[in-house]
Amino acid sequence: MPKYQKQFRILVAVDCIIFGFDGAELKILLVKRDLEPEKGKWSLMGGFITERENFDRGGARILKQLTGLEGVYMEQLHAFGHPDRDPSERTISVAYFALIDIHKFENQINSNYHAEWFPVKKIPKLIFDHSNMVAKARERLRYKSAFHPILFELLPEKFTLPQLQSLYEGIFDTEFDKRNFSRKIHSTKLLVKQKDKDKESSKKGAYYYKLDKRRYAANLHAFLNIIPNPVIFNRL
Amino acid sequence: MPKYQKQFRILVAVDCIIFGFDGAELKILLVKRDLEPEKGKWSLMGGFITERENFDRGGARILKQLTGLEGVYMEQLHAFGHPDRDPSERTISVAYFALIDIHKFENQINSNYHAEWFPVKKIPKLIFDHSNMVAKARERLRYKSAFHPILFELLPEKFTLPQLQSLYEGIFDTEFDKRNFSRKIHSTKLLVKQKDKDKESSKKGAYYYKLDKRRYAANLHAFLNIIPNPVIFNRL
DNA sequence: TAAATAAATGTAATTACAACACTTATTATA
DNA sequence: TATAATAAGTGTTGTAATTACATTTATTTA
Repeated sequence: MPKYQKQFRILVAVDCIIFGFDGAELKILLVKRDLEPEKGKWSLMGGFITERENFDRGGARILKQLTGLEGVYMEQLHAFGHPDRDPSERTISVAYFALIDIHKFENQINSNYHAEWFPVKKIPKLIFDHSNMVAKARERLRYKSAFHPILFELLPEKFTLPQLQSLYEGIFDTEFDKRNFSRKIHSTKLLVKQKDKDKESSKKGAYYYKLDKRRYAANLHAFLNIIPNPVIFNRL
Repeated sequence: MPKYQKQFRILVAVDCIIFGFDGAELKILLVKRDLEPEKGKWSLMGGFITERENFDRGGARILKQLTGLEGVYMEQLHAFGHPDRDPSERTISVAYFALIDIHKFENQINSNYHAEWFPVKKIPKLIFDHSNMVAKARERLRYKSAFHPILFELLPEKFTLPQLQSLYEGIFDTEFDKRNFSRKIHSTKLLVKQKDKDKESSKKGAYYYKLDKRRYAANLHAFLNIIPNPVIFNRL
């Protein structure tokens, strides 16, 4: 088999923008970089692609290294290739974003990495072009979640409508009418009402819901219409 | 500056899915590959990234090499990285899709490449994973054009409503009611009616329109709603 | 001058959406 | 034990958007 002799070869990395939701705020999981250059600075979790690995697998491996989680919602975001993005040697990076249930992570955290959750509105200075990656991931999350039911991935198995609404409101940085919101959510028929209530955050308590997994799996690519029109228009 | 000594480096290519519309069908521009392996087979236009080039520039360079065109609508599609996608040596490819006015290309074609337009519904067998790339690009084009006014990029400066409609109909593989279509298009206020008509395709002749370039530039990211609801639901 | 062809155009019924306020369940406290 | 405080839950109405649908018009050719 012939070889491409004269071309030059480049380091290829995968970086992960890991989103979580703690009930109040959308957050991103960052690590303190453990190799030079920029050692000790805040960074996305990432790593070089290995010889027999495609991007999806690389992303999944890197996510698992840090969080211990598998089978997580992940999606390729964008390939970043500015020639000077890594000052020590040209490296391209294929960025992925992941949506995880923040509570699952807490049990499985890999303490080899110094990892910390940061609210998306208070992200520290990041190495290289990682801030661009985060900005692009937030944009994509808004765009995608405006049309597709993916935000459930950020919630625990049982969640309440007020929790769900506050997640949407956080991502779109606005407030929705709860009657309209509830009607729209129910019209998707994706939720199954439970018998028990969450009494943590109110005296009356809010009913828990679970995803109807069958319908959910069949509707991941379906179109929702949760976001009121003027909002969609201004924010996407 | 420290180096990442132990990692392995990979060839990085950019491939372009170049869409054109001849008035009747959506087409893709393919070339006969001029190097081994797979020399002489049909392929997307592509090339290796050079040392001081980012992906956007690489894509633009490759598009210009073949078509002579600059300032064309281009968008990063996806990074493809299966370890065996190129049998001779591991190569990753960042795919871009471009929308060009097929008539502009005809004047500027670079005859160093044996290039040919193929209807998207009759694409020949392609090298490597290029068929996947084409499939993904078609999907993205449907998705994006369902919400954003990008299909104008495929049309000449002056075009008629029937032409525009047939473009939409081709991409969504369905037929629209022309009264509703016309109303929706006009409601965007993106078109300026010309005084002359296209008499080629009918006796009565259809009025030409041009884009209102100002409004168009301001609305590239705006949301349209051209595609009737049941269609969107079934096709995206 | 009649026939053929495709363009252009308007209306009415239906549906989707947004705006809006009160009642209910529960707990804590007076 | 009655009352106040808190957040959850729920329905209706007006408006805007969307769809379905048929006839007239301009032009060319036979």
